[in-house]
Amino acid sequence: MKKKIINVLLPLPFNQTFHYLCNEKEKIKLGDFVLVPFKNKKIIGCVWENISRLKKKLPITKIRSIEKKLNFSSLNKENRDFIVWVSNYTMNSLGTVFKLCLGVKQIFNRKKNIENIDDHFLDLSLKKPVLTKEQLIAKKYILEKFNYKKFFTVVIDGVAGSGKTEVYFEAISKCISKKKQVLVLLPEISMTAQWFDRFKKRFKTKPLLWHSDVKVSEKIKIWKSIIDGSTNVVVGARSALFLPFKNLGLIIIDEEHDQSFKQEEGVIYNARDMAIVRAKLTNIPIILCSATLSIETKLNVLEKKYEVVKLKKRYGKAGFPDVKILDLAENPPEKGKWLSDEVHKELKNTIKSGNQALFFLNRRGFAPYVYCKTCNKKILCPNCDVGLVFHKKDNNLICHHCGYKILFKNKKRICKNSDCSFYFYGPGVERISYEIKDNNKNLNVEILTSDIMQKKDEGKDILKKFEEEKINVIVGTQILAKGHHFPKLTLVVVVDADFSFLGGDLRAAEKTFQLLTQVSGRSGRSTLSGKVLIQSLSVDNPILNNIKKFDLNNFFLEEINIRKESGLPPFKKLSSLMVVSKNEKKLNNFCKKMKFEAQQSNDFEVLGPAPPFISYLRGKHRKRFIVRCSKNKNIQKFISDWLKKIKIPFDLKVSVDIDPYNFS
DNA sequence: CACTTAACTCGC
DNA sequence: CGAGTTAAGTGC
Repeated sequence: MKKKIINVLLPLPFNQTFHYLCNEKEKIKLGDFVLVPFKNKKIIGCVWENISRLKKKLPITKIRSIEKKLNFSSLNKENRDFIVWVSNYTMNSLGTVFKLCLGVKQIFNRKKNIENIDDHFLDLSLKKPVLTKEQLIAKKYILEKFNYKKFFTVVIDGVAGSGKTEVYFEAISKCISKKKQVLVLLPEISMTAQWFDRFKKRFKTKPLLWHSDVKVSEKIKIWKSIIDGSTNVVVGARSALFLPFKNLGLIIIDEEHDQSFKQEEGVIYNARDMAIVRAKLTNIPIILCSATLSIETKLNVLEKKYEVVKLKKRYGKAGFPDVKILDLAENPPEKGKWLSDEVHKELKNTIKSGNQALFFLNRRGFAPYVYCKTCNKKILCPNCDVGLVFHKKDNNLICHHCGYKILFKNKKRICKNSDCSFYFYGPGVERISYEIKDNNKNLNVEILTSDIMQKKDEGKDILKKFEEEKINVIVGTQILAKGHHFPKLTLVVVVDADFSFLGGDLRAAEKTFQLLTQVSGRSGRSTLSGKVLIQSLSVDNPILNNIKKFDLNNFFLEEINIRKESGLPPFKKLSSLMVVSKNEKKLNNFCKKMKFEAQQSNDFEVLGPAPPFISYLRGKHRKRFIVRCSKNKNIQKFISDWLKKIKIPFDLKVSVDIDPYNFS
């Protein structure tokens, strides 16, 4: 039988396609999925444009035949274009990005046929909710654009509790009625219970959920329904952006400022930014929303690159909370305590009047530092150069970076001798909860952190109990800063608003501001007005003043000036190259060589190599370069030209982060 | 000299 | 990426 050659992209880290033979008469087109033999395995691939870069001509005898064409829909042009774009932008191989699009490697499951997903069709006939005047204006503005513009970016800039969600639900409704698919990205998928309830109330059905904890079998079902177009709404974490939608009509990024949209491992990307690209390539609208817009987005709004609708009023009668800053330097708590008298006093008042309180501290565990008194040194993680954190509940010392864990019992294994004695320094959420309980014996205090949220129902239970007022006080990390509505919550305490800008995270100010504003926004969301107490050692910090006044604009202006003057994004382009190796000597030598080869110029600066904040992580040494150039320069081209000149040894890895968030 | 471990290649 | 091949290290 006559055969023809096709080019297939495989979900492996190659920037090339592979040739395969198939029957001449087989109808096969670009984007079709095929099962192909590769080495001694059969893997899934996608029929692609020929982009092989053959060194020598491949002998025809080496080309094998495809196993078969798979029976689900093909990957359309828009999806393929998106893969190519992301691959070029992030400097990862096409195959690696294609893998993201497959979602799970078991997509082709030979054993069983995939059942269809349960009904999840949205009921659009439900009576529409009553919207406020502001919401109606916003809705009208957005929906009218739907009619005459295809790609556009619109920002819903609304204070906490102003009803942004309801506005974009109307956009979803409209999009669904046109038989198009909608993708909603949320930052912290474990925290979406309340979001889900609202969705269910509006559309009478659950949206399909996509994130790392969804079962593989479920993922396969969802994936197939997405590619054949039978799904209408998918809600997911950042990875959902790469799903192969057949006819995507709208993308929504909720909490667009959230840093967890940034993927920091593997293919390093910012899901918010890539979503805008995806919308552009697909020629569809995209909605970004937040109560505390990111600097980049805000600037794009000012420069009229994005449309904007504003929601300034909070729901019901709730006013803004009364924010008070407490100077810990002036009125320090007694030694070993972390809460000031005023906090304790305010807590008592809150409880007395039958209300609830939330304590915010971004430190998990009991104490962030453990010292050995005997040897006078900090206890470090054996795999990383960071201190171990004491967790009292399970009596462990834990590394928050690599997960290393050791029972706080066998002292000889923690420090040199078995008679070493230790002390704990600094507060963590556990320690704060003890301090609250010690002062208020019969209060019900619970802790909520990301590690608790990860356990099946524990986190949900705590949130539910807090809502039902079975818990008086909740102490937690940033997981609390997101989309919740607790009617009886009237007191929010920020335990430690101190700013260590030394860490090298250039967005630390922005992050802190957003976090504190979000936490502050928790207080007094219903008819009760709330109080926010912020404890700080640096009360003269301008960020605090802007928070106190809820002055987003002023904060923005100050921050934008700093960025501009220091040549930082979004005014300049940055990229970080992290070089990683087990062998420190090899790493250093390689970095020297790299620096030598760097073609610095007026257009491109190469900073480094410098040790990152954590220079030893998970048993590997690290060094970092930073490349900086002006906005209109092609940073990817510069980096790839640079890297082409050096061959990277196999035991050394260079990972490129375009638009890095993290310099620490 | 066999046998484990680390170094490196290559796949249509 | 990861199975498979080769070179280097170790034990007796």
